[in-house]
Amino acid sequence: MRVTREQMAENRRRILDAASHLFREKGFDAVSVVEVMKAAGLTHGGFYGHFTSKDDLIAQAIAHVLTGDAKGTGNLQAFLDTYLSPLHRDNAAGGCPTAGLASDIRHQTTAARSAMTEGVRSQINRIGAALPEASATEKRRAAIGSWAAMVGAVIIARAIEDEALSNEVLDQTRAWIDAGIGTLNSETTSSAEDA
Amino acid sequence: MRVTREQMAENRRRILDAASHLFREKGFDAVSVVEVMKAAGLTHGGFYGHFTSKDDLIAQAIAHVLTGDAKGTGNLQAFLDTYLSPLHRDNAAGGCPTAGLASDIRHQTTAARSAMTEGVRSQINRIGAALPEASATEKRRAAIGSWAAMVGAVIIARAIEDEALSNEVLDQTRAWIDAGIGTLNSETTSSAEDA
DNA sequence: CGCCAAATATGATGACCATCATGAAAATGT
DNA sequence: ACATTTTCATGATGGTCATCATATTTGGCG
Repeated sequence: MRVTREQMAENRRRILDAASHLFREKGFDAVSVVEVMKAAGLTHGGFYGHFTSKDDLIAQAIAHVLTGDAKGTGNLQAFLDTYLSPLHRDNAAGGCPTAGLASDIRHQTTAARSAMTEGVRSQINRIGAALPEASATEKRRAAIGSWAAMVGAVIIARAIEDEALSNEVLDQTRAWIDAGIGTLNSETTSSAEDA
Repeated sequence: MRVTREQMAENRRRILDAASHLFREKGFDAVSVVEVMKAAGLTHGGFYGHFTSKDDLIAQAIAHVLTGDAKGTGNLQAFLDTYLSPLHRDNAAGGCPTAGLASDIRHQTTAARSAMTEGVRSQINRIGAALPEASATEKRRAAIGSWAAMVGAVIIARAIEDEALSNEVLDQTRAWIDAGIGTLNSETTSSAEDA
């Protein structure tokens, strides 16, 4: 049963969407091709018409999420609020792909790893751009340090059972980042040691 | 072929060691029972004499690593040096179980998750104890924030392809944590807002 | 010293999965 | 309108894995 050119494009988009959600929720290995296709409203047959392999799907799904959401990082405070929230912790399927997939990606193909590398690179830049005034050196340090703390906090918060501790990890990390960013435009605003 | 009581105990230890290393290196799903047993120098047959299931092995392996290494967190600077080093990044099999397994553990049994929860709790306490003088509130914040950044940095550094960027993530996170800890005993040493 | 239960080995079993093969329908271009 | 080609569905196939069944060896106790 052939479908419209547009229908096919939409099917492909559906598959990538379903895959990216399922991967973030359950990990690459735990999601089968059949499962992805079913979630996309199709059967497994057409899969290899769209992708050459599951590895290919993985790589393209990552690129799809990373290019898809140009997550509003304009307002840093709002971004931190959202990112370090219980809502984000409990919604891995729709959440940050780095927090959801970074560990898993270590064992994937080069194509998948490259896509993730670009995602990390641009995310660091986005955060750096949203930071208050400071030297380029300090901005980069703050961007990377904060981003690492955000990703780590969400991963840890998702891993543990104790909800109080989980919430505390999110809240304290938020406070820790705020404190670190707070020192940027107060003290050393003029330490011009650009690299 | 029966073996000595001690031999059996050692075999069990061997299985847990092999499992913990393989799990950290490849993830829970990617490691088969046969693979673990072979790495322990045994065949798959005796497995279910030691553990009731693979899930049971996972839970016990986590507990085994977490109780096993009382990682010297005495000297905080040395600990940070080691943790945020390329050596640690490239040695997931022998490295921090939180950084290696935290993501994967989200989909495991309650027993496994509980073991990890305890590990996180005590690690936060260990770091807090190694921190310079400050109020209890500030110490806890710094411990959690730093720990999140450490775990996140190692996970991100392991995920990406670009080695220069990977190294930079480790280095900048180290610097960011140092800066944050540096403000502890300098400015607000006396902000007594204990919770 | 011999019996027996405990460890481990060898060898199924049933399920799941990635991938391939083939068929049917219908969109597209002429 | 028709032939062609494309897309998706149904249906294998071969491999891997967790788990179970059975055999074999031998430590440990009486």
